Amino acid sequence: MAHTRADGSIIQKQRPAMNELNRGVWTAEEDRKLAETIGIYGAKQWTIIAAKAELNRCAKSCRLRWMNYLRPNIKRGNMSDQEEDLIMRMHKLLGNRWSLIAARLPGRTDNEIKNYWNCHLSKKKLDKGTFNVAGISTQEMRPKSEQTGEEETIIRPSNSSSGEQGSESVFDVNDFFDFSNEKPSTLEWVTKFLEFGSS
DNA sequence: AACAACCTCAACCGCATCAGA
DNA sequence: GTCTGATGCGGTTGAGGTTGT
Repeated sequence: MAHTRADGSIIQKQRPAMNELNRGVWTAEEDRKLAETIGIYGAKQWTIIAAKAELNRCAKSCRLRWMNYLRPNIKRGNMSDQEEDLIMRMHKLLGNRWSLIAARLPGRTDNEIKNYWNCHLSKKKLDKGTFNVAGISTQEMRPKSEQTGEEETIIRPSNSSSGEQGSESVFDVNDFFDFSNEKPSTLEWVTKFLEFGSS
């Protein structure tokens, strides 16, 4: 959607002007300038990028635009059943840690996943009895401790797929839940989470 | 056709954390 | 150890699109 008219022109969001910074929807020209500047300075020093790009946008705004829209390999469009399944599983494990979840969905942004969750999956989750992603029900997704009273947290590998007929969902728990590349603070958090879940 | 209600998603805001001085 | 600016994250907003009445 992108708040774009049929002729391709961008509709500017009406927001109160503050500090004379540009706000609202990015124009194609702004995108081009930003991408150009990032090409020179790299996607890291956002205050420098914001200044050099001469967009009159704050560093945070530039970063967000890059991360959620301009970055290469951004995947757009519908979530596959497998992606949806993975989001559900990751959310079950991590909660609203969107950036962590996004890190395991190549091409998807934390913002997109967050929006997707709020629009689709949270509703499905609320719809208790009927929610079923890739062949698992909400009941099955619960930790074993909740199902049986035993004190153990288990993330079940998917054993079926609802999207592509006949194709099994190859969900490697060890792969997707491999946090070895995370920052120490994140790793520590995950470890504590898992310890808490199993105690 | 007109209007209302709901949906979607880009973008903003505030806070937490990190890193360097 | 403290301060400060930069960066990252999650929650929320709001405008356009879509669907229902």
